[in-house]
Amino acid sequence: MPAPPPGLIKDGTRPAQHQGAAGQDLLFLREEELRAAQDLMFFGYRDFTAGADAMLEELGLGRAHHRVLHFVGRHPGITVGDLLGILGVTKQSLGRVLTPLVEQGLVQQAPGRADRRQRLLALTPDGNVLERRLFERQRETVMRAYREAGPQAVDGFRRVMRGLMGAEARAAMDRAALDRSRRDGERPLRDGGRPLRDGGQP
Amino acid sequence: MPAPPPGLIKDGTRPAQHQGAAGQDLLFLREEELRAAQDLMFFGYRDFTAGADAMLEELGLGRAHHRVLHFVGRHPGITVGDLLGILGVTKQSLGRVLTPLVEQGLVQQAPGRADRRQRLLALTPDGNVLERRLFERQRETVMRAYREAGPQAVDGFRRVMRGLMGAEARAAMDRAALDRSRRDGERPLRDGGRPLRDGGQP
DNA sequence: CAAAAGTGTCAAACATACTGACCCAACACG
DNA sequence: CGTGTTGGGTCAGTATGTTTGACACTTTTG
Repeated sequence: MPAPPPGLIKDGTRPAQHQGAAGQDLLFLREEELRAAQDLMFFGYRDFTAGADAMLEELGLGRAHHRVLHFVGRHPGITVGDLLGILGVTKQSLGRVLTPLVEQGLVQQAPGRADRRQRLLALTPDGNVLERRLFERQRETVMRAYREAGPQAVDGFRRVMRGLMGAEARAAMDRAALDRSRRDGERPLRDGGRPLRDGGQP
Repeated sequence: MPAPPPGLIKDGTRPAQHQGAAGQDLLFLREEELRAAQDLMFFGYRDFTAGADAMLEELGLGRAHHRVLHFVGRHPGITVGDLLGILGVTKQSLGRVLTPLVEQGLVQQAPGRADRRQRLLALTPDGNVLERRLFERQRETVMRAYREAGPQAVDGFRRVMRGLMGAEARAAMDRAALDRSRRDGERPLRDGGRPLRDGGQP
């Protein structure tokens, strides 16, 4: 039963859905295109995460742990509150995931020096190793897709995904990119690769 | 751990072999770009589904129900087995979602005419209404993103998403699109030559 | 007729999320 | 200095979506 030989679809009893090709520049907004977008998002996301998920399963971790590892790795020294905001979950939900990661020595907490109530989060060396392994698994997938599609398509992909994001998430990503570039930029060993480009929409 | 892949860079020290806006050929494979893709997928998918999720919550349904409504609506007359293949879940998982939908009169089952073991699935009129409401909510999101990005970016988005999908999913989507075009194209859609089951709708 | 296939269902479990309530420590400010 | 607020943690309970395993039923097929 796991072997999917899906011959998909059979009968049809479909109500009319798209009117004749009328508008040409609006053509790409036809219902079918938008429904296809739903399909793309579903399958794309599913397969995008599939590789890392499989790897995590062997370690007794889940996707939620991966998200924490990913964002903590990307924002070293992040506070718990900010992480909650990024992930969009409750404190309790995060606790259930974060506590085991700390106990397993994958994430470390350090009191903030300005505000000692804060527990600044960072990956431990072990955590870094694991996060990198997970990243490299997904990198294969993304790199293949990027290569096959070409740089121009990648730019389009990015634009559309940014458009799908709410204004909040978009602003957060921009802020993060800025922080990253500032942080990394102060170090001498950088070339001009920072602009991550993507000219930003109005 | 995988060996250091060719052409890919470690954190920090990257070969300064890319120039500005012109030489994007390899530029876009930098680690930061790939990590940014992870962010995009996470935030994009989250916000893409957020609207419909909120709507579903009021009805006591979840995202899983929406997926069933979506794919059943897109493949009227699909068999349970094929739906399992598309969703990539087990029979039991599907049952927990599908049964309530049938009980609430949103999805109807009809024995296959060729193979009477099958239960061909289709939306009821009520189901169709709900699915459409959900669709229209997401359509807002997608349409805005598509419009802001422009048709060319949309094409790129599609290419990349297809690349992220596994070969199986890609083939399934193609097959479905083919079926759809055959069905809707060759027959200027009327209510099928063979009554899938239940004849008339209000 | 027997085997295989398509579907349904029961039980038990897990991971991920949620709400509400409460606690502690540290900061902020009048 | 004391009080209120904030950052964080925790306990308990609930819901959803998923899994495996086992079994039953109907129908098709060799």
